[in-house]
Amino acid sequence: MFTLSEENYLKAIYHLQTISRKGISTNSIAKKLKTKASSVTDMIKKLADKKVLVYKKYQGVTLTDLGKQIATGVIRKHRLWEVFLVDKLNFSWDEVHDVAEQLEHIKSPKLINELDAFLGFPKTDPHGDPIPDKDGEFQKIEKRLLSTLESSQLGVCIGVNDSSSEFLKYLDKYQISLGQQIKVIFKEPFDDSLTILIHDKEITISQKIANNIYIQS
Amino acid sequence: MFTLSEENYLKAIYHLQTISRKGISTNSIAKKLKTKASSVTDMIKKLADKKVLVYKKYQGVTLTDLGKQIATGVIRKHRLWEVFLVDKLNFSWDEVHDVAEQLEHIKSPKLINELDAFLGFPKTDPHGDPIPDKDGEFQKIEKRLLSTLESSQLGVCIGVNDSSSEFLKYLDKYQISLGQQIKVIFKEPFDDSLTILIHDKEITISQKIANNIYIQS
DNA sequence: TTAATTTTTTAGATAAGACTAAAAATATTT
DNA sequence: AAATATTTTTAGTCTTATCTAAAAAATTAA
Repeated sequence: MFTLSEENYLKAIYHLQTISRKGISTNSIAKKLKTKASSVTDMIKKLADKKVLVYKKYQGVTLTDLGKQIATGVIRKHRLWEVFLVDKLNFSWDEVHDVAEQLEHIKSPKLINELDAFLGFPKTDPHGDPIPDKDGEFQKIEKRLLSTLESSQLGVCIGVNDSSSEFLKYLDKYQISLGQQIKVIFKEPFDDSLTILIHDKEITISQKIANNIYIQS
Repeated sequence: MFTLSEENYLKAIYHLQTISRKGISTNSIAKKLKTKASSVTDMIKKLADKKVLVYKKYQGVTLTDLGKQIATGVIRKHRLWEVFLVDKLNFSWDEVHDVAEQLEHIKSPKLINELDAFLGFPKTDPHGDPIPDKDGEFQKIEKRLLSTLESSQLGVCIGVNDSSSEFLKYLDKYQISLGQQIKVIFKEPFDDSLTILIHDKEITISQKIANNIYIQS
């Protein structure tokens, strides 16, 4: 059995691995978890003892299959609870994260599988992220960043790269939501800002915004 | 803010207070929480510092209004989650306790109030125990033990005194559930066992069983 | 009302998880 | 390649919540 803290480390390492696929450094884990490198060293030693990751001094860590399984289990729970909060309890997509961070650590296989069924086996969470199935398998979704579109190209918003409350509130303000069609009217070469057409209105967004919106085109 | 452990102490003390209404002894808390008296002494000192209970050495403890409020808040969450598990996720009443013990510590006022609304503001949990409202107010329910009925008297099962899985499975076996009408056919004077009529069948139950079933008559 | 028993508290230890400060190893410059 | 900088690890400390063993207080019995 894994503690809340151990689960959070595994989740963080899993996320880092999906980006870099190299050995994950102590410092990057510390940054992600807002803790100190020395604390990370302590914890990864413990996790290595538990066979969920491979650790060699000064070489960073790599999750084992068991480690990945536990991480995806936590992610599955997190995302299913997010769907529950939005679909059933009137949460908006910028309110779910902190509560889901707590709920993801509840231990009960029956609970999570029944919840999955109750929600109709959703494939993605409210931010467009895929929900792993019982066996930890993800549905692979074709996606690209809005910032990669050129003038006059079309796309549909299918996810966000940043799930912070600030960013999601920004999107709400401009009525940018999942499933929304977006057309790039003009891409400014100087700063790569985009003028886009959404809900029949033209708005201009910075490259930073466009870098945090995933679209399918 | 209170830790998981602190909340469990407050809940335990609250339950003990509803039974005895005297100062709650260190030992009784230790027994209820399956811990040691010395651990309890440590914790109640901390809780006294936090103004949730009044403690005088060797005199036991009494919850303050703040302490009661926190305890009923946890109980409210526990019981609402139990309703959720049974009504929405196909749990049976003997399966809910352990999961609800975890869920009761999730911190989010919005979550619990939305859950309450989603469930239709239930007044009792699956074992017939009343659910405190937002302000910690209980609905007072008239109830007596089945063991207090005499021959040929009628009652409706409205709750159980023991929520252990073993006891609830026993009740399931004999199809004794909330709302069920029970008629006492005969009370054996020697051991106070009862022969009762339920679902048009006669069964005999021991006094111990009858002492754990609440009825309204 | 002493003596024996039980309950409660204190003192000191342990484990998990975090921290700071300093040492060791690795990476980067010049 | 040596010097500097960065990263990682180690060593030691802290807090929370627990424990055991022993001391102190309260209760019960003789």
